[in-house]
Amino acid sequence: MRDGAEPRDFIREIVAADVAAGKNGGAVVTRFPPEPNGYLHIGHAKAICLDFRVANEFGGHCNLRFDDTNPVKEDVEYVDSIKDDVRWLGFEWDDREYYASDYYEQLYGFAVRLIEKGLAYVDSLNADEIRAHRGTLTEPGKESPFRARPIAENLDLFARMRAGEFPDGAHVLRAKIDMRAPNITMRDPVLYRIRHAHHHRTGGTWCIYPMYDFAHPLSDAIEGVTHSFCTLEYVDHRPLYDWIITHCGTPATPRQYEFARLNLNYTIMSKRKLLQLVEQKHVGGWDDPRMPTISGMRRRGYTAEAIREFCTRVGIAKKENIIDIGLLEHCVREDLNRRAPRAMAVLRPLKLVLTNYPEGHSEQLEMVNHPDQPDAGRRRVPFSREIYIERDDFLEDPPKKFFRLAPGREVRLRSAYLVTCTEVVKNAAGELVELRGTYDPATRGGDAPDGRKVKATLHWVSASHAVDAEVRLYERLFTVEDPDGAAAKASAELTTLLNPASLEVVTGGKVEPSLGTPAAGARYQFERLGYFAADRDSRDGMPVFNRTVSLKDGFKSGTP
RNA sequence: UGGGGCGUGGCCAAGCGGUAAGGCGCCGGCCUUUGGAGCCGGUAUUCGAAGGUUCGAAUCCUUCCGCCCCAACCA
Repeated sequence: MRDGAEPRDFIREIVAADVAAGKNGGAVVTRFPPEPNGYLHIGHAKAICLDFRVANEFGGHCNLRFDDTNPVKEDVEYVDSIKDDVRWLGFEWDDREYYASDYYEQLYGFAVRLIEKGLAYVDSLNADEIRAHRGTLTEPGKESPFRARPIAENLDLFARMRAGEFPDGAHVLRAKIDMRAPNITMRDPVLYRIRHAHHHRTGGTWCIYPMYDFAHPLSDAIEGVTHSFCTLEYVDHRPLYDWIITHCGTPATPRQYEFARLNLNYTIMSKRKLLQLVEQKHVGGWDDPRMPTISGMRRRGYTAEAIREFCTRVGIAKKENIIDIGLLEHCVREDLNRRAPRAMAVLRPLKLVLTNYPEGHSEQLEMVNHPDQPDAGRRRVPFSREIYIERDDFLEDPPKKFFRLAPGREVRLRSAYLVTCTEVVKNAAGELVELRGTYDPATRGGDAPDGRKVKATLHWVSASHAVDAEVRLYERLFTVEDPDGAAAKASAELTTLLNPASLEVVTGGKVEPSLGTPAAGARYQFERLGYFAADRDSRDGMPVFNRTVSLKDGFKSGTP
């Protein structure tokens, strides 16, 4: 299924029904509301696809709104990266780039209105006391002694909170709802807290900041959002969302709907924990190719199309899920197979000397850039007497199912010649040093005129023409399927479950000359190995490639 | 022990009272100058469990079981 052929999920059914019923005048406005406190990950991609595509499918639009209500955790670095990532994923928000912080003045006004209606009060209990009064899961909470504060006093105190007369934590503004509510979210939730902190956009103009539960529904209303999608952990907050909308008397009445967040096995999706990996240098940064971040995947060579396709295949539902990372990799292979030009690269070179090939001679062989797409064209690749083949493609004493090169065996060098291994050269220690063999001049291009067949086709690169390359091989970041769960169960540090083999740097790689100075981010299929993307660390004379994903390998080594 | 959400094959996921879509994975076969790709075929007598309603239930009712979320002045 390609982009555009969207499946019907419960969210789209709701929206379709609303549109059919003429709700909101038939308009559909959504929003993607990231908090700029970290980089976007694949879980956000699912939300982004939902938000933008639903709006698109119903002729509406999606706003990009930064939920920047907590200055101590947020930073412009994050808003920049978020914009880059959303754009890279292929979505546009035109001029609808909004910030909750742009609404601070309006939000303040709504808070005052709530106080005037006797629906909010300034509480002077400290954080510990508020927690103690909140009750527990099974016991109701107790009302704060400040709950009955007169409206005029609340108004005065709230104004002075804003004016900066009090230190952090001295007071807080709370909604007056129900301390006995079984839904803890409704037990007089905090609406505003004092934070003498620098905000990345408003600087020092404010020292009180609205809480998510207050700012979010109102921001939605201010923007005319009709359908506000969020993840399941906010289900309990929906009554509060509706309470805020109702009592603040906003003209628009956005509605919140919740879906299950995306989880992937062998990785984690918590921004807090990803930040920890970055800060403790367990990875190279937010865009380390092993990270489940959009920027990490981009650097690794994943395409936006593949990620979007993955998001549609994963679906939208309310069931908790842990998606197999294999599905993501499948989507990446599927897209790259179509678009990546083929190239020759040998990761662990083993020299093969063709003794009957004229010394000092070389020739240019034609190769197709893509076996299924003639339009991709052809290129010329040098061939000579000494070539490198993959170390893994030779076995002196091969098992039954191994049909690559072995002593006395003939195989094909892709688009070149049929060659036969005639001699195994070892050093004093008995280690394999190089191979000698012969080629059949009549098989130029790879086909034998007499019609004889070979079982294997190997990739290769001419030794004297090869370019050295560094190749970075990636494996899953964690050793266990559910790192969070496993760490909690064993009460161990999450970092103890990191896969020590998640990054292997191969420095002795040899690639064909055309790969000498690849364009930044250029993606190739290294034949028989996998898909690789040129990394920004590439230098002149030493290109660096990230293995995006390996090819599926039909040969199962070891016992079946 | 309170409130809420959810339980369909290994992982996702359709299904909305008429007799279990699809994808990934897996297993066969074909084809192949990538053990890639592609192409064919197979893979739940059963929908967390037990009762009930009905000619007929994954779909309706009842009870039970299991998993997840909530007690930040985080989002």
